[in-house]
This record gives sequence, C-alpha cells and structure tokens, in this order.
Amino acid sequence: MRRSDASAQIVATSTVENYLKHLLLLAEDGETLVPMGALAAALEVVPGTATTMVKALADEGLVLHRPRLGVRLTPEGRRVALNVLRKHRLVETFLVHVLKMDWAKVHDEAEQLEHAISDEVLDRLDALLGHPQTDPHGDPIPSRQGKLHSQVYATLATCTLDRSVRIVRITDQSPEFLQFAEQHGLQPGTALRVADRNLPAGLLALRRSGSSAAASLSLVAAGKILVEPAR
Amino acid sequence: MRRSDASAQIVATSTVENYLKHLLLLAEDGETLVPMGALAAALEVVPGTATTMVKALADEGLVLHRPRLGVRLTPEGRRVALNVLRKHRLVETFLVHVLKMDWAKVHDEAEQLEHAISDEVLDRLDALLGHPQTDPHGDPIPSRQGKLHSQVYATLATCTLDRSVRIVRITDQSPEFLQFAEQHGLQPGTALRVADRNLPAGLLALRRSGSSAAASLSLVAAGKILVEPAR
DNA sequence: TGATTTATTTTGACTAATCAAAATACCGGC
DNA sequence: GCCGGTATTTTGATTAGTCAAAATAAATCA
Ligand SMILES: [Mn+2]
Ligand SMILES: [Mn+2]
Ligand SMILES: [Mn+2]
Ligand SMILES: [Mn+2]
Repeated sequence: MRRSDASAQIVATSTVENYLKHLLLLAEDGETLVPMGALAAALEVVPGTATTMVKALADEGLVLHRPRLGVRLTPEGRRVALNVLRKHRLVETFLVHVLKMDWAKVHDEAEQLEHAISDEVLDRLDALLGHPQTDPHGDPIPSRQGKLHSQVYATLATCTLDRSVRIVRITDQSPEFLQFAEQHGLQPGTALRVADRNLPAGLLALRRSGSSAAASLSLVAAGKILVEPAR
Repeated sequence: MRRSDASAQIVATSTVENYLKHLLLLAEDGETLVPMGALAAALEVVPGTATTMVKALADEGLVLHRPRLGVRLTPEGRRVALNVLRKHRLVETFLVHVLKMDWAKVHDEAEQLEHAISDEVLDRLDALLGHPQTDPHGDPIPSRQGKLHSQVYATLATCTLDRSVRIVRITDQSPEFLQFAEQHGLQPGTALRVADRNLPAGLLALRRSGSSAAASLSLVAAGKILVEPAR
C-alpha cells in the first residue's frame, strides 16, 4: 500500500534522508549523474552498501539508478532532500545565532538534529531567526518552497588582485578549517583584498579592509573561500 | 573492548535511551522492580521484545533483570536515563517558551529530539531558559547532577474542599487531555478551589480564584491534576 | 492437590543497514 | 581484439530491533 501523491508525506529513515541529502550536495542541479563511488565516499560506507541502498531508493521512486553510470534524485527525492538540507542549515543558524555555539561545531550537531525536528519546528525556527537566506558558513538555505538559490562566486584564489571583496561563503565545513578561518577573521561579511599572489610558492597575501593587518594563506585554502565584489 | 568507568560516555541508541527513560518513569525511586509487561506496554512493544532487550541491557550493566519478577535500573542506567529525561523536559520547555508551540504537541516532538541533542546543546538550552525547575506540564527537570526532586502532591480529586490551591502539575501528557486542560485554564500556576465534590456522580465543581466562573470536572480527570496549597 | 489462567520467556522469522570479499563490467592502451 | 586496471555490483554474513506463536513458570482457584 504505497502512497506517492503530492499530499502524502514520505516517511524516510535518517539513513534515507542522509543518502538523499548527499546526492543533492553532490549534484545540486539534479541532472548530473553521481558516480556510486562518490556517493559511497560522501556517506562513509563501502561502495557495495551504497549500491544496495540506491537500488532500494530507486524502488521507492526517490532516485534514478543508471547501473554502472551513476545515480540522481527524482523530483520527489529532491523535494525530500531539500527539506532535510533546509533543516540542517536552519539548525546550524539557530545554534550559532541563538545558542552562541562555535560555528566549527554546529555541523556535526545539525547532522543529527536535521532528522529529529518536525516541519512545524522548522517553520518556527525560520520565523524566530527572521527567515535567513544563508547559514553561518554562507551556505544558502533552501526556501520553504524548495528553491535553492546557489550562485557561482569567485574565490580568494581566483578573484582580481587588489580589488576589495567581501567573503560570502566558506565551502570547507571541517572543524579544523573553520577554526582556522575564524582565528584569522575570515568569515562571511569580512571585507578584504588580495594584495599579492605568488603562484610558484602557492601563497597569497591578504589585506583586511580598514586595517593594515596582513595575513598569508595557501592557494588551496584560498580556493575554499568564496567572495563577491565589495560594495 | 567495553568501557564503563565514570568518564566514559555510554553510547546508547535511541531505543536503549527509550527503554532506560521509561524504566525511570515507571520506578522513579529506582528500587521498585518494574514488571516486564508494564515496560513492554509503556514502550508499545510485545512482551517478548522487552524481555530480549532487557537481557541485552543487563549485559551492558544498565539494568538489573530478576527473571519473572521484573527489572530495574542500575546506577549507571539511571544516570543515562536522567540525562535523557532532562533533555526531554528542557526541550519541551524550549518549544513552549521560545518557539511558542502548543503544549499539547511538544511531548511527541521531544520524544525524537531527546535523542538528537548533545550535552553541550543541553547546557546552552538550560542557560537560555534560565535553568527552569519544571517543564510546561509541571514535570520536574532533573538537575545536571542527576537530582530529580519529585514531590508528592495532592490532586484536585483529593485536596481539601473550598481551600484555595494552585495547580503544579498535569500528569496526563496526552494531547487530548492537555488540550482540554488548556481550554479550561487548567495549567500550572492557576489558582482555584474545589467548591463541591459529588462522589456518586463522579463529578466536582471548580471555582477559579478572582472570578465567578465555574466549571465541572470528572473525578478521573481531577486525579490527573496535582495541586499545592495556594500562597 | 490438581486444573486453569496469566505473565514471562524462548524460538524462529523478518527488516534495515552495514561490511568483506568475490564476480562482473567497462575503460584505455596496445 | 585481447589485457590489465578500476569502478561497480553481487553474494554471504552480521547486528539491532522487532513480532508471532509456542513453551514455561507462577499465581489463582476449586
Ligand atoms: Mn544527517
Ligand atoms: Mn553550513
Ligand atoms: Mn524518545
Ligand atoms: Mn512534560
């Protein structure tokens, strides 16, 4: 007795939710086929496990499995995935802005909470936080209607030299990197410019706006920091 | 490689946490043996399932199983159970006081969240809420140190006639009863008195303090409302 | 005491999720 | 068109948690 009309709420286990969410993160557009190995790596399971699970998800109509080629979300799977991602990012925002938690710790916390909060709590959190567009790391929060407005940005590794830019997003969510970024004041909102790039050395020099303080950063790290033109 | 010293955090699944929490609720003192059937009923599983699970918990040192007599928490099991109960009741308090949710709905919500929040989030919620002693239903919140101060109260069914009393706790957590109680202003803090008791009819008449409004209540319902002398 | 009822435990089977390791398909190079 | 390497799938086994139904123990009644 399976239901699949629009009104029926899918009852997904947290394992299923995690598979769908990671598929969304690995192919935001929803068209690209995600290779099984990439999905398995993201979920930290062996490839065989991912294959088995994906076939089950395909039976439920949540994903499309092209054997040996890859897997992608169906519209229904995407709907569920967007809702989980919205919970994840709103929870992170709550933890940082209301509970004042360290932004380096909230990802792991939200990894659990995203499966435990109801849609009603989600809505109320959203209202309490003033309907934020992005989470503390600058990651866009899917709208209630399932729109994920994901722009393409330059990074500190690619932006124009000596042009003032503002940090909009940190793409490396690991506690280590976030801790490091915070210590150097590299957070969404920070205005700065790249004073110099030394490609052979793989280094670049930063200058904070309205301050003479300088800092240097590796090209690899710089590539994880998305920016937009300031002002 | 099992650890069981004080510093080691037990890694309990949410199933295990639910078993331990319900054992605590069924025998707050921690001495009484809980019959297997009572535990199974509370968890909504068949008795055989409870027996199997209890034997596993006994192997982990979380409960003491006296075959055919019943089961009770060990000190270690009680420690875990108190922490889960603290999470449950602080989450309920947060949902009502901060997110303004209906007090009839928060129990089911907290049933999931109690397994998803970390001890750090717990502490921060506690601070945000001003270290509350009781949840919205008047249920006592175990302290961080694991003290559960559970007083013995009179109920509206047993308290002195025509003496002004204050509601301190509603023991029936079902949405239906809580909804009903709210509609009649029967919430912790409410001051009132029992104007009359008609035992044969199983009815009693209430009079709200500072108002001439009267209401009648069944004895069964009245027994679920705990009160203390007002003032 | 013996029979009947009730509570508990045991047994066997099932589902979801996982891993290890073997089998298979596909790729690029020659 | 075969060969070796890589990615994927398949197979078989394991763990946590559950139920149905049979077996057993204990309590109650005659
Ligand atoms: Mn998760
Ligand atoms: Mn984030
Ligand atoms: Mn629970
Ligand atoms: Mn409560």
